[in-house]
Amino acid sequence: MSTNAKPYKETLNLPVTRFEMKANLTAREPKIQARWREEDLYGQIRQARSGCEAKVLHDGPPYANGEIHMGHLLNKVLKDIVVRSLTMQGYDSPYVPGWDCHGLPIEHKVVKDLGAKAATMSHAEIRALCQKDALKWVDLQRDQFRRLGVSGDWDNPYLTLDPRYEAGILDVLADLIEGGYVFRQLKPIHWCITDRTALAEAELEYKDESTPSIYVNFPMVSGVPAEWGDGPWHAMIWTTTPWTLPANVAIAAHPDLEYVGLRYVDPATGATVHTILAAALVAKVMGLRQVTQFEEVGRVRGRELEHAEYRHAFIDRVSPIVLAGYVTVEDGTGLVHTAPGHGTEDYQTGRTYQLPTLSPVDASGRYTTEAPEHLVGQGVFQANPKIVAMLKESGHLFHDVTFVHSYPHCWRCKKPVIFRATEQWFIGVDRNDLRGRTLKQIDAVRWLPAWGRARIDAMVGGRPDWCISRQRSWGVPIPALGCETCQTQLLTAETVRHFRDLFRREGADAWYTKPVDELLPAGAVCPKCGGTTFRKEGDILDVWFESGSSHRGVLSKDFNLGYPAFMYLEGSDQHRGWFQSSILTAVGSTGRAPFETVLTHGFVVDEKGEKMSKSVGNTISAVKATEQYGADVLRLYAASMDYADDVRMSERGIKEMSEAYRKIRNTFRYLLGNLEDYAGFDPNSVAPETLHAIDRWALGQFNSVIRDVRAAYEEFEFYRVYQRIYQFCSVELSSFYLDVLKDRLYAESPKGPDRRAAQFVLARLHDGLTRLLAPIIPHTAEELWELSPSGASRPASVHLAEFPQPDPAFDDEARDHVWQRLLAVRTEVLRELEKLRSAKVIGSAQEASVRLGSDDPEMSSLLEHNRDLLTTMAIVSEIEVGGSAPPDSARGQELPALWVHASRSSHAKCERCWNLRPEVGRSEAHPTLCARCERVISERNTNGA
RNA sequence: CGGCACGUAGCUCAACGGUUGAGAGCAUCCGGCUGAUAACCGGACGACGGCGGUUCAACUCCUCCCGUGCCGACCA
Repeated sequence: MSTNAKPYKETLNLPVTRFEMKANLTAREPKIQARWREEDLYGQIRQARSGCEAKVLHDGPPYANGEIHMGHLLNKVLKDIVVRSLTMQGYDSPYVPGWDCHGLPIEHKVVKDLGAKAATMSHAEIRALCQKDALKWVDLQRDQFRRLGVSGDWDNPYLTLDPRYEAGILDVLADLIEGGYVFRQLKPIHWCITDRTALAEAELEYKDESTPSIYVNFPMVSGVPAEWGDGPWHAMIWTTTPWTLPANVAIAAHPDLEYVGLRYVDPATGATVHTILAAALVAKVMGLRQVTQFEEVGRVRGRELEHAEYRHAFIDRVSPIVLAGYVTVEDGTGLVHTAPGHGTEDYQTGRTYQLPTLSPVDASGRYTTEAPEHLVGQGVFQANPKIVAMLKESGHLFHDVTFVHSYPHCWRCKKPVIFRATEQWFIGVDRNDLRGRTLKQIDAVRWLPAWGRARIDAMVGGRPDWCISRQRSWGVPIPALGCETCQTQLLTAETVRHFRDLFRREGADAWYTKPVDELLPAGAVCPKCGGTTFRKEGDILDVWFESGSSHRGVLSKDFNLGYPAFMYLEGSDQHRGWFQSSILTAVGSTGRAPFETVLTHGFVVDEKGEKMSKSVGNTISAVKATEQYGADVLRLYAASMDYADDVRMSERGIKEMSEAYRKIRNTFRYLLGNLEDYAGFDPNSVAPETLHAIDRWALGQFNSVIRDVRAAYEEFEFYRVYQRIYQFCSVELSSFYLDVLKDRLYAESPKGPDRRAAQFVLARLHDGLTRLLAPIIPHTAEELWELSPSGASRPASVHLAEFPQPDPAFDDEARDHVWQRLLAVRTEVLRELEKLRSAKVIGSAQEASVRLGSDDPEMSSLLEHNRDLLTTMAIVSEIEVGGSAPPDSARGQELPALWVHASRSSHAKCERCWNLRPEVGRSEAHPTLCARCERVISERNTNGA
């Protein structure tokens, strides 16, 4: 016999597995994904679940622009976990991803890149470039989403530029027109008078501009407190855009501000003037012209001035004083000149008070005939000084200076822009009680978290009519026909459906490429004047209307996913965005919400909880992070946090998650390492009674894990899935059960009942945990599935399988109660072993011998009945129970009734299993072995192993 | 400025309004093992954003403040 080796070591069943400790996800994941594609796993899943109850998560389309970022990652991973977990619960849960392809950002970029050339190009040509750009990003983002392991019908996504989808949009529009919701109305928009075009917010460049700043007294007609005396009274307004005064139809005051009736002597004319302005601004305003003689006549709150009337300074028109919350005393007089045709807030106030929206300015910025006669035909900026002069002449002007402030300019021609009211298309939120009916539907939807309901409720409850027209190129045209005779716009359900069918056949480009005669529906006649000559109007639809119509094109029509959807899942910003545009168009066209459940998540923020932004430099690239750490690590990271609130992500966090991933991976490596020779083994051949008590306990614990995890998935609380599984792996398994099992797995006969019993548990854990983790770490789960020792009857992919079910045979509440006590005893024992270790008396627990006892009869009995079990649980060589407590024994910290005495065992160490046993040395054949090991060795020899 | 949320150890999660000690896991530090080894085991350290209030009792309810996020308003 050779002496240089450890001959007995070779007789142990040490772990062996192909499952590598090093995950190398970066290389492994793409291979797994490639195979999924080759085998059309998504198609297989569809087939396997066909006929099952459907639960469809409808994808909100991300904007096709730029690389995906952490926000996309969070959103798509959460969706994927929902879809995969629904699938594993046995539902049919198809996932059709989509992209929002139209819209300003793409058009803006394309036009900007074209430079001056853009002006020479047709709509159709520009649209072609936009389409190319959008599709480029769709391809890129698709690859990036796929790399995250998101499962779905990536070869057939829905694109808002798809003719079928465009047809769906018009289908919804036609329904809404039929329902009487759609109308035209004036609305102020940014307008460049040089380029004669509408401008979006993104096309404005703010820079300093000198404008007149004038203080004007408008004569009051009524509503001045009688005790202030005769006056005549005025209201003093301030404006930096005198040219908008012709459109003045109100003066706004703040309801809570104090206003004074002021009598002052004009230093230039010596005249006594009575005027009203904010109390807080009297000194400042009077100081502008060094007015020294002024006195307060009386005071009122703004709200008391509501409905008081004044006469326009140079137009024969009486208008009211109104209230508005945005009035401040930072500048001006606290009384705001209000021209709904020339400002957004003024417009809103105008809606509230039903004021007319005047806009006596044409596309070139010249006054129209609606303006006072002497202004007609003049450019608005040129008119500024004339109006000032006129006010001065008539004595209405109090003061006039030049004011420099930030003012919007056209991004193209760099000239100052104006606000100009133009006819726009609207959806009337209060027509046919759309608002009320939507609120009812909101109430019937399940909002997660629950506060989402109140949030969207308030938004819908308070929102104005929805302006759905835009003066752009890159979108779906509103197929309105303008009557050349009377200028009426022809847009009916019938005409829109005509164009719906056309767009479906040829795409929306047809609107731009075909002459109007070819587009015209047969027999189109102007309903007003009977005219038959039309022109194409140029507006497109708001992109929110497009994406908000996805319930038609994607759920109801071509993708046939079923209406309504089970779930919409987006960031909480979509309460105002997609959730709202979807439910409004859906209620307007179908009468009900397009979703049953709306799940929202917070935003990805940095380590400190602050938002990620490129300028701050605290962003993390989702693409790079995936390349570096692997999709499963990032998926686990996303799943580990409570997404109801904002989600903090950092480089360090990802690193920590890699460690957690490794721990899970190592747990599986241990399981598989001890299952290598279990492959093909029939678990049914394990007689249940051969399971040890600790095995039954472990499976009972696992039952509880299965129940908790299934419940967490059903409630979409994935962080609970992660926490539960991770802590089970760490606490119950790694540091206890798996540690305890080593002796049995390594040292017992390979095929003996004791080892087989342990392997049965390990196999069950492996199978169950793999399934439970599959929605979160699909790649790793698939890798584990392939190495599974389970029989041939299981599906080829874990993603075709279902979640495990708990086995009630292993539930035993009374036992779990006893085990809690036993584990507490174990903790006390371990504490004593630690003392021996610090004192260098022992190294491993196996070198220890322990005596336990208690004065408490119940505890005493517990110890006596479970002596062997406790020995196993503590992995010590020997436990003795009873007798009197030695003087140097310790009292339990958690269990004061318990005393523990630990010492170094006096027995010799078995060379094979390292336990210290009294019988070691007694055998002649194997003097260095314990009895158990000698038995195992002889069995091996008998079996010819 | 307004609406809606959130704020427990360095990190991620716990804790029916109530047992003197607010639990875990990870990270960190210390130690053990060397037959899960770029592993494994044990121990220690460590927190309720702040001031008030309600209550016999508050992490848990309320006011305010501070911080953070989303949405909106704003620049006449």
